[in-house]
Formats: sequence, structure tokens, C-alpha cells
Amino acid sequence: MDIELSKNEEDYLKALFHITIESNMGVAGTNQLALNLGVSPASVNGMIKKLRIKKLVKSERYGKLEMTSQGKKVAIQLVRKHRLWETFLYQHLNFSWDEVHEVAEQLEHIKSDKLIKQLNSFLGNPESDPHGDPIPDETGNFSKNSKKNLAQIEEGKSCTVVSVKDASVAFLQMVSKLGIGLQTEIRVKKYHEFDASRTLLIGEQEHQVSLKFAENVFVKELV
Amino acid sequence: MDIELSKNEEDYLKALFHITIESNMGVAGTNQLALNLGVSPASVNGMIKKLRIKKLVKSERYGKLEMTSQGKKVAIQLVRKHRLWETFLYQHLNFSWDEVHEVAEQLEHIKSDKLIKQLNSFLGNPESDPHGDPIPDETGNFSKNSKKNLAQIEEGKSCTVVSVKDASVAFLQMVSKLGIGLQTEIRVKKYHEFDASRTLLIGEQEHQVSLKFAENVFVKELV
DNA sequence: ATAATAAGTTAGGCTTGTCTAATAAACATT
DNA sequence: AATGTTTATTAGACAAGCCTAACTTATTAT
Repeated sequence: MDIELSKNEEDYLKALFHITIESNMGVAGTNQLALNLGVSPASVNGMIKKLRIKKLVKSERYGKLEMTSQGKKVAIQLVRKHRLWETFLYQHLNFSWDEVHEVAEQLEHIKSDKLIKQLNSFLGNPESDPHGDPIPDETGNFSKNSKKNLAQIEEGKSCTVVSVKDASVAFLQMVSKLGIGLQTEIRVKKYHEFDASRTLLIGEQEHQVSLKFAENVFVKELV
Repeated sequence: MDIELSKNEEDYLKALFHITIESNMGVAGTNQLALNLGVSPASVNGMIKKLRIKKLVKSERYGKLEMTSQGKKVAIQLVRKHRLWETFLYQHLNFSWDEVHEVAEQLEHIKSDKLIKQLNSFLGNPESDPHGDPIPDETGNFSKNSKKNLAQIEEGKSCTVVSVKDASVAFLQMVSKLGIGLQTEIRVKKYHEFDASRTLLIGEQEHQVSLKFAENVFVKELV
């Protein structure tokens, strides 16, 4: 069942997964993948050839890149490992939000089924990672995404900031002016029906922000 | 300060350290190292050349292999990482005594100072790993080895089995006949001065064993 | 329909780490 | 000291991944 894959083969599969499935449209080309991996198109080409032979990618010559279900399975397990490790680093080893990724990038390539199984139990079967992204279960099922934008948080509830939308300078300036950073805790104090704006409690300060602003801030709800 | 080392370079350094410092005599040759790593002498030669240039090995052509203090430092940090991970797997992820090594062998190559620092704190600054081998501290100091043989355990004290000496069939048969396995808990019930034999409590059973037998069973004392 | 551009592929090299086979130095033994 | 054996080194190949440069196929625009 388990195929022996090199770290690089795994990285290619994961990147392909992120481009095709997770992100936007269901297809990707040699160049996008190359760009994504910081590698030349020629290198991608060679690797795709290998992955095709291993039945993990099913595209044809000159066609768009597509993964087989086997390939997707492998990629999803990598995502699972990555996010479980991020959760561990964040919850138990005092890593901050933005430090977890780099180390998880290494840890996800450790090969041991038992390790992941036990890590998962140890963490109490978490459904999402510190960024609010969902952690697929052993069988590869993703639960509903718990990553929300600030506009989706109900009046009275609290949340922490996990990311902001790819943003204009103006937006980022506004963000920092309000004292919002990663992991900042925000309480939605009041929702104003009139213009869909919200009054937020950030630290000790209250600020009123527009719907548009709220939609560009991603948060993880606090339970 | 930190030099970029490949997984292989690290493996060579670690093996060299184990042969020269940890095990027996302070020197090793190309062949021993090759044997130890399951690799040809020619390969060792090439790698030693690289490590010499990086100032991690200081042997000269046709001389015995010797590490620089830098090299030792790197190797000791690898040992530290390995043993911390083993401890983690054993204590928190329900790995058994004999399963930890293989996975730790992978985990020790993860590059992150913070990870190790935090892992160490998380584990409560352990002094020895599940095999009873000492864990060097950040500065590379080994505390006294807590790995003892059964003959060194005082009357009345308890311990768990962590390994047995490279052994004859006769000895191993005796071991298993007494119901001794890895992690078996043993209580030294009585020491008999007359012939230096001991009465052990193994599970519910009492057994009397010779000094020679006791010296061949390695244990970790229970505190 | 044809020319221009974009995207994908191939060819040929470089690096790291491996191997086997051949050679050179060091050590042992007489 | 001469010889033989063991140990270390070199030379030449191979595989995995990477690169650049050149080429082919597909797409788009006139």
C-alpha cells in the first residue's frame, strides 16, 4: 500500500495539491508548479514524469497536470501531518503562530504511521491547526473549515487573528493602526445593522470597522 | 556559528562519534566507519574529505579518523536530539522501548534550535533516555550515566530492564526463562554476600541469579 | 491563415552521495 | 630488510535532483 517516496516527490505532490485542489481552479501547469516550488519548469517536467510512472499523477504529455486518487491521498496525508505538527508546536512547545510552518515543513516528512496516530491522540484529535485550517482525518476527510473571516463572527463572540487577505498597503496600514497583529484577540462587541459595520474590542481599545474591512481579516473562533 | 550540514554529513559525524568516543577506543579507521554505516570504504573516504574541509574532522591522509572539537560538538547535539526525541516518543506517544530508535533516527535531523530547547523544557529537562543513556545538556555536558547493570542495584531497590549484553544463546535462554524482557521491572530483594548472588522479584516470582548473570543485564533505576 | 507569444519538453551539465575495481601506503612477520 | 596482508585512497560509473538553453506544441491575435 505505502509507496516509498522521496522528500522531493512528496513536496511536488503537496504543492500540486495546494495549487489544484485547495486553492483555486482544479488544474495547474508545469510553470505554475515550478513557480510555486521555486524550481525550473524543466525540473518539474522531470519529476512529473517520475510521478506519472508511479501512478500519482495522471496528466498526459502537453496536458494540464492532474493527480490520481492515489496521488491525492498521499498529498492529503502530508497535509494532515503538517497540520498536526503545527498544532503540537503551537499548543505544547510555545511556538508562535508564524514560527510553526517552517518546522512543520520538515516534520511532515518523517515516516511513521504510529507517530502520526499517537500524535493525533496526544493532541486530542484536533479539527483545525493554529491557522484555523482543517486537519483531514486518517481516511482523508476534511471536516468543515473552521477558518472564518471576521465578518462571520457573531456579536459577543471572540476570536484570534490568523491571517489577512493578500492585501493592499492601505489595508495593511489600517490593520496595524488598529493594533491588529497575528494572534491578536478580538471581541465583536456590537454589530450595527445600518451599515453592517462592527465595533471591536481590541485589547482595551474599541474600534469601529466596515464590513469590507472585516471580510479581509481571517480569524479562528475561540471556544 | 551553525554550519549547514546535510543529513548524510550528520550521520557520518554521529557514527564516528559513537565509534571513537562513546564506545571503546578513541580512534577509528575508514573501514570500521564504513562497516558501521553500511557503506563502502570509498564512500567514507569521500565524506571524510568533505568533513575535513569543513573542519569537523582533523585526521590526515592515511591517519586514523579523529574529530575536531567542532565536530564533536555537532555530534553531541545530534545525540542530544536523538535522545530527547526518544524520551518524548516513549513518555508521551506510547512508543515502546524498542520502537523509539528508528523514528528518533529521523527526527534528530530536524533543524530548529527552538524546537529542541522547547522539547527539552516540555520533557522537564530529562537526564536520560528510555534506554538509560544520558542526555547531554545544551552545552554538550553529559551527566553521569544512569545506565547500570543489575549488579549495581542495591538491595531493596527496583529497576527496569533496558538492554542485555551482546549475548550467548545460553544467556538469552536463561533471560527469557526468568521472564525477563525489555522494560521488565525487577526488584533486588536480597543480596547474598556469600557468593554475590541475588534474589530478584520478577513479577510475582522470585529467582536467584549469579553475579555474572546480573552484570549482563542493563537496567535503569527507578526513582 | 499566419505570425507572435506562451507553455511544455528535451538535451546536456553540475552536485551529492553511492558503488566497484584498482592502486598506494602502512603495518606485521619472519 | 623483504614480503605479505591489511587499510586507505583514487579513478570511473551511476542515480537523483537541480540548472540553463534550445526546441516543439498549443494558444491567441491580427
